[in-house]
Amino acid sequence: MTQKDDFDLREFLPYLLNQAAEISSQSFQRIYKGRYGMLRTEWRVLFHLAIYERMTAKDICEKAIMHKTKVSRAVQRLEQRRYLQRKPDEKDRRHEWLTLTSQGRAVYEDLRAHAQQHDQVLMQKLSTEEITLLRRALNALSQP
Amino acid sequence: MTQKDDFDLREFLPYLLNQAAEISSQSFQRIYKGRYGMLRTEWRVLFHLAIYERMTAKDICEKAIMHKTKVSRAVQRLEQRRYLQRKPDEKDRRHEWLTLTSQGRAVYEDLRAHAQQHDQVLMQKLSTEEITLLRRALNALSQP
DNA sequence: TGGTAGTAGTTGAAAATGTAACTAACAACC
DNA sequence: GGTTGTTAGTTACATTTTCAACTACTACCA
Repeated sequence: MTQKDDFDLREFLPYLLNQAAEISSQSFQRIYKGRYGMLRTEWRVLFHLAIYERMTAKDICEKAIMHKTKVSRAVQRLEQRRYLQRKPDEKDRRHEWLTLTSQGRAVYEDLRAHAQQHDQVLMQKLSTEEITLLRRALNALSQP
Repeated sequence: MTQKDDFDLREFLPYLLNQAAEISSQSFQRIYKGRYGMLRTEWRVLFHLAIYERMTAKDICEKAIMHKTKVSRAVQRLEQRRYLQRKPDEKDRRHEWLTLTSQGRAVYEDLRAHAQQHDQVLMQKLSTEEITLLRRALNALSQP
């Protein structure tokens, strides 16, 4: 006999992760949406480019776990606002290298400061050890 | 001087939570989508009803942190498939009580078994202590 | 060469979501 | 009782996302 009947979906990890992710993202979303009219997809592309400096759309897909059409459209919008630049690869012209413009970097710096504040508020709900452990656990779960 | 420059968005909690939530949800999504053609919203409404037995749409909005239009449409689709029943409240006819049909309950039982399996796979990436702590931390972060 | 297969990225139509306005029912106050 | 305000839930429309097909390019192999 298994303990099938003991399994309570309120403890289901994907569920708990989604709730926490949703709540913790919502208030920050208001910031980049309110200040720059950006969508979540755009914010994610922006900060990946800021962190990794130079990526192709495909790199972003993999790192950010986003579908390529989502990335493609986010890149278009960021380019329209002059937050990033495209440069085709000389050797293999299927690839396009993406980098932030100085304007894009400025937006990123502003949002990063807000993100840091936001993170501090979130972390107040936890102890230092819990935070360390949480980060480690989330990283482990993010390995597919 | 703040440590502004030390803040790395790769450590940003909403980001880590989203990555983990996304990855851990995706493979399970294939199950309810493949077996019953259900969307995430529908799955969430279904299992909330299974757990709490009898809820109004509003209750679901609050518990599942979903917008009321999302819930409204998920309920419609679940009703069409005869997975749930609506019954207006006698005293206050603005409320509708929702309950699963036996068919809906059967679907839930099937998916719950898969969820349990899925959860066990996820938990293999962590130690017992980590799991306990992770659950506690996620609950803490889910209090808005 | 040249033909097939594969990859990076884009596009268009369909599906899902978000926003705001709406209906129907109740409450409270005069 | 009638007016005003509030709440549960739905609907219409705009925006975003997904899915499948597409272009442009490269790789491999005969």
